[in-house]
Amino acid sequence: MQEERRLAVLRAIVEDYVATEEPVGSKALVERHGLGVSPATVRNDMAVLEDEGYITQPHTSAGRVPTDKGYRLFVDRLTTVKPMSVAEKRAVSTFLDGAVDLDDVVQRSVRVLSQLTRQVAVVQYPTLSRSTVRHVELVALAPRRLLAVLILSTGRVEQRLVDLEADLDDDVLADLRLRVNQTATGQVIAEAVTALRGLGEQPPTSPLAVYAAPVVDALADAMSDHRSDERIAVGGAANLARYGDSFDSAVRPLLEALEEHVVLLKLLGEATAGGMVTVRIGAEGPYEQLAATSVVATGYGPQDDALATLGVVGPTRMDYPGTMTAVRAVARYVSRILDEA
Amino acid sequence: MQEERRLAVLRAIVEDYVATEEPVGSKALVERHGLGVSPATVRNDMAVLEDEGYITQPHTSAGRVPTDKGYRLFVDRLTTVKPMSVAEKRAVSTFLDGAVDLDDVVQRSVRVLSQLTRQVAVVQYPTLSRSTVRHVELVALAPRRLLAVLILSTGRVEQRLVDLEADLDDDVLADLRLRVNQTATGQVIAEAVTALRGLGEQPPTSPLAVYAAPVVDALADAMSDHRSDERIAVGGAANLARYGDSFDSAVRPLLEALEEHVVLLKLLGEATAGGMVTVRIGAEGPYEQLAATSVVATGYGPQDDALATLGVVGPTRMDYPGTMTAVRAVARYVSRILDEA
DNA sequence: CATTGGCACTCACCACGACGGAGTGCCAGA
DNA sequence: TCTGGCACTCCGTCGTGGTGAGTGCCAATG
Repeated sequence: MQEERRLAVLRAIVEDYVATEEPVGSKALVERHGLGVSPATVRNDMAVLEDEGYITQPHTSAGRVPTDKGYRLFVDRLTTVKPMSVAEKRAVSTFLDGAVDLDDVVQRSVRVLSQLTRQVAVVQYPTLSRSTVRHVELVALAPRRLLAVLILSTGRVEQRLVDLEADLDDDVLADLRLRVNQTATGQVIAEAVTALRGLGEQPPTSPLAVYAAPVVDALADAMSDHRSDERIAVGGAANLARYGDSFDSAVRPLLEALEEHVVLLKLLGEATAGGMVTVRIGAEGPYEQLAATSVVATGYGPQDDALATLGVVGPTRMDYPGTMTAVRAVARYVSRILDEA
Repeated sequence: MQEERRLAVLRAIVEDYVATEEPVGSKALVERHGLGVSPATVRNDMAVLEDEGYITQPHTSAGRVPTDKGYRLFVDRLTTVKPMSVAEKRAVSTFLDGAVDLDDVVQRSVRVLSQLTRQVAVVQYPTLSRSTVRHVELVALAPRRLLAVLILSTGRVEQRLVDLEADLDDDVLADLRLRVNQTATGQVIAEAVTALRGLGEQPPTSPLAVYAAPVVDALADAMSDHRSDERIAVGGAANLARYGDSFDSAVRPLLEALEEHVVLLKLLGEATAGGMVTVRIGAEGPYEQLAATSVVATGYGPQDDALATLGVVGPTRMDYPGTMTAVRAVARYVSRILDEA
């Protein structure tokens, strides 16, 4: 019974603190939220909550502030799902529907997500590893040079220049193109790579011998290029300006992290499929520097097959329910769009 | 004679202020720089400089600070070219040489430029308008759907999905591919578009009629897509953290501008070819919000043919000589790399 | 036994005033 | 034309005291 009220108090503290950005005291609490008890009672509860490590006071005789542990409890047990307004929903769908290609989808997602949450948004480009090969095109550019274009099921296009050791013959090229496509098209990346390796090893007598190897190498390179796994779009950095206080301690490391895409990827973490939103609060993450920032992320991809991750990075003091629904919603819309394409 | 010394004083003020970030007084000036005169003399000079609008004092009885006009004079007449250290040069070249494609070149340029200048770096992707068509590839994806891939001389690849109203015939497709390439390859974008338009208007009797129009439309769209003109890479935002003071007034609008690529493009301005570095100081720019920021930019591209612009955005109080040489150097290296590709 | 009102206490925050010091402008002399 | 001297101006800092929000504890109450 009292336990329940204590949780209500914690929730109220979190909500107030997130809204006002100021330590919240017992009196203000009972006034703003309609808990039907006196400030003194709340004070007792707060003392217990503090003992248990859910809240702290910045200094004696100040209000209370939630700790990471407090936010954690709040997110895990006290969050009520906050549906998006119709206007917001429409905004998301119309904005994302206007996208013309994969790049554009990602860009727009970042934008919409950062505006929705008024936070820094991060969207990882769909990873290669899970996608399949839609088509491979080989284009002769010069007698001894061709361009290999790799088109993936996600709509991503990778291209590589290939230098050859013998002049190109159109027929051989056509043959090679045909074989490569027969081998790779429809395959998942990983399988396509191994299948192509086989193709690359032609008997020296075959007319394909001089061409196959470099082309296969280039394609395999493009497929296993980890650089493209690390591609990320970031947006809404201007929202960092709202931090105001705690600039050096919070914004600087975050700005640095935003440039280090590797760090960002680690922050976003594993893609979690199926509408599950992951929340990492403050020091739970691997970077001390970012002890004051939280990450709200989820996986996305066609058929809820988590190809990549998108999310939001912000101060631990953030509107978790709102952010979580926004992240979930955008992930869902993007997934649907990838489905259609 | 005195005129000369006055300029020396101005230069000293600018250099000191840039270094220390604090208003500089007459005494400190004569101590740090070896002008062989007394503080009183310097004071007289400063009074004149102030009358002429080159410097101000933030308040009575404080040191002097350069005005925009002062920086302007400094940049135009007092700047001594500061050569880059060998180490820096090598760093730039080795770092940029590792790039594997156009995207990578741009990304790396941004990075190197921001690290070199410890400022926010902005690099515009090479514009379509000046580049030529290297090759067009048409790939059948489904009976009524094909992918048009446009390869440009800069190495950029644009692709468009094309939906058709009749099933594809391989021969016709080959024919179309041939014709399109005959028409467009080697042409400058603008000419290619008009030439293709002609190709699009086939007599209804021609077997090409059903296909040509949508394909030509897609290609023309890709070529004149202004979205790709606006592509920009930004890096080094973490350097904004060094602003420290004047946060709201300077950093916030700048962060916002960095997200608005249109604004950034306008800031970078016209591409200036041939090693000319443009400097726009504070309120000289079109945005009141950015009155405290300067832009140092230059054009780049193969054969000094300015395809696009790159530069640096920072506080008016910045190390202009150093920044200018860094910008010039990076532009030169990038141009060379584009030349080779 | 949980809840409540009362009460003394603790600090952060703010306004105020004093003061030191860096820097200036001006003037008379070299 | 330059220099040394001098009075003056303010900014920034530091201590000081008052105010108020908030707390912890305790005794009383239902």
